[in-house]
Amino acid sequence: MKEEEKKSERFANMVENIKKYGGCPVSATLKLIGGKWKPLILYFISVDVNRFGQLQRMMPDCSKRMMTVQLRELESDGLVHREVFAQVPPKVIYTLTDKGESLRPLFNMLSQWGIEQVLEPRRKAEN
Amino acid sequence: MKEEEKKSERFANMVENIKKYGGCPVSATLKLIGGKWKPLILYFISVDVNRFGQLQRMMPDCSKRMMTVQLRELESDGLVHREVFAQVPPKVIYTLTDKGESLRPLFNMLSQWGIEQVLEPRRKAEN
DNA sequence: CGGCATCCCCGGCGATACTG
DNA sequence: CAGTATCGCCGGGGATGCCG
Repeated sequence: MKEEEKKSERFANMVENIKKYGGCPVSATLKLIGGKWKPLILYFISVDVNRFGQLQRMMPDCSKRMMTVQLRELESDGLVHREVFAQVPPKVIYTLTDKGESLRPLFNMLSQWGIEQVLEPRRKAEN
Repeated sequence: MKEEEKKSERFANMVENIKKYGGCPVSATLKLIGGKWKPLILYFISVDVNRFGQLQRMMPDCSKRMMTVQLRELESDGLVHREVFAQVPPKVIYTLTDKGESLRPLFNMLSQWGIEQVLEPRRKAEN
């Protein structure tokens, strides 16, 4: 294999993809999942913590306002489905769409890399 | 396989990891690569566009200031190595560290997901 | 219960000019 | 060539209060 071919395999060939699809595909992905609380929200919904109040209790540092904003963004980006039950008191449940579910392998990889390259080294350094 | 086991496999079990390592591993990863220009900078360095001026020409919308800031962050996070040649005019080359190189499979996955789930659907919708 | 409206502050980021 | 320095905007996000 030539050297240039090896280089081009180091990362996906983004320049080509940017021309073809009109944007950086990595940034496009990060824009959807990179919100301050989105990883945790997506995680909790994926394990059936699917009520607004439940999510709040799991993430006490995320204000109601931010929870709403992030959930709305996830919804309009098609990662999360919001179902409203017309009753008193109100009831809303959140679930992952197929698009949201398709993030699973990505999240597992992001999680593993974060543990190995960021969190675990940091913990060792503190001891 | 029980239903609970399936649920816990949908995403990595973050709650457990957060307790164990003191932070959300996914957010920890996104914090390092999520900067506005970082995906493109990392990509270009990975294909040996390794001079400051070269990077600027590849990304004309990224100001010199932002280029500097992002490169310094990548360096202090251990993803990029900065080598200065003491000569006039100055010469600096940037390369990926092993930690930076280890992002490759992650970037390929992020890129593929972005194309399939974000950019390609968007292009189709415009036609 | 599950939001929305408002106020306010801080930090990210752009523009511009200067430098070893 | 490869940066720094300074100014200034504006938008993300916190705090608080109100609502169906």
